[in-house]
Amino acid sequence: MQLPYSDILDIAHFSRLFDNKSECYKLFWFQAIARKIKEGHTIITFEELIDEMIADAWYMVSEYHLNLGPNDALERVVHRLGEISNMKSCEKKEVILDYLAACEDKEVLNMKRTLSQNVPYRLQAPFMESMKGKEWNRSGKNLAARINQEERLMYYFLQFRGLDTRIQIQKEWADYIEEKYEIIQGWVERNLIQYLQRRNPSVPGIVTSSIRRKRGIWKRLKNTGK
DNA sequence: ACTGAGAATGTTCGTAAGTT
DNA sequence: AACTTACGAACATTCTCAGT
Repeated sequence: MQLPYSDILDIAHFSRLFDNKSECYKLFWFQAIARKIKEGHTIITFEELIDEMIADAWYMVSEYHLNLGPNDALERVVHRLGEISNMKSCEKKEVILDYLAACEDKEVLNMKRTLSQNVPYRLQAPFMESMKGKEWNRSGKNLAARINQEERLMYYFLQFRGLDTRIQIQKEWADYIEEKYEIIQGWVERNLIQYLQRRNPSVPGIVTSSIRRKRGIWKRLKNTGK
């Protein structure tokens, strides 16, 4: 899919954002960022984003039993939540978010931390051609410092404090993403659908669904009988 | 051209070490 | 003691290239 052109932003690299992934974190992570931008935020904590990711994953895992990845922490958090809470599989999103924000469960917190360990840094790897392979095998703090030196990235790290770490979206990117939100959202979704289809070959019709809004995907999935 | 084995690259997680 | 951070092994995916 062709992403909208911009003469100030590095769209060539941006379009390769999801080239490499073994789990689905990147997709959810970016989707969460885009949504926050749409809501007008440009400074966001890890925790807010991760809560969004979990809420998004909630429906897919608990209601449709999709497999999100070979060893996916997102999937595990959802299962854990299912055990300790009595939220329904179709629970309202705000309820899930509230629950997550207040949740003190050790395991959940642990998994949240696991989720924050890699994706936040590696998402921007396509922009940083100078960093190869093993160079990514460093600590978060180290990486954050390294990434902050790079130019023309989508976001930078403000402070480094576990889940409270904040990122700041660059204004140009925020504008771009907000303005083209629908297109970008569709692009992310397409990637996500492709990924899910590959992971769940036995569930028919994820790819063939051309519906753009998420609710549409859920509906379609339901109709195909899973 | 097509296939598949093996190599190369990239991603995530668990454990151990370090801090407060 | 509890929480953070560092490190590298394990696993997944993609690439390469010989052999057909």
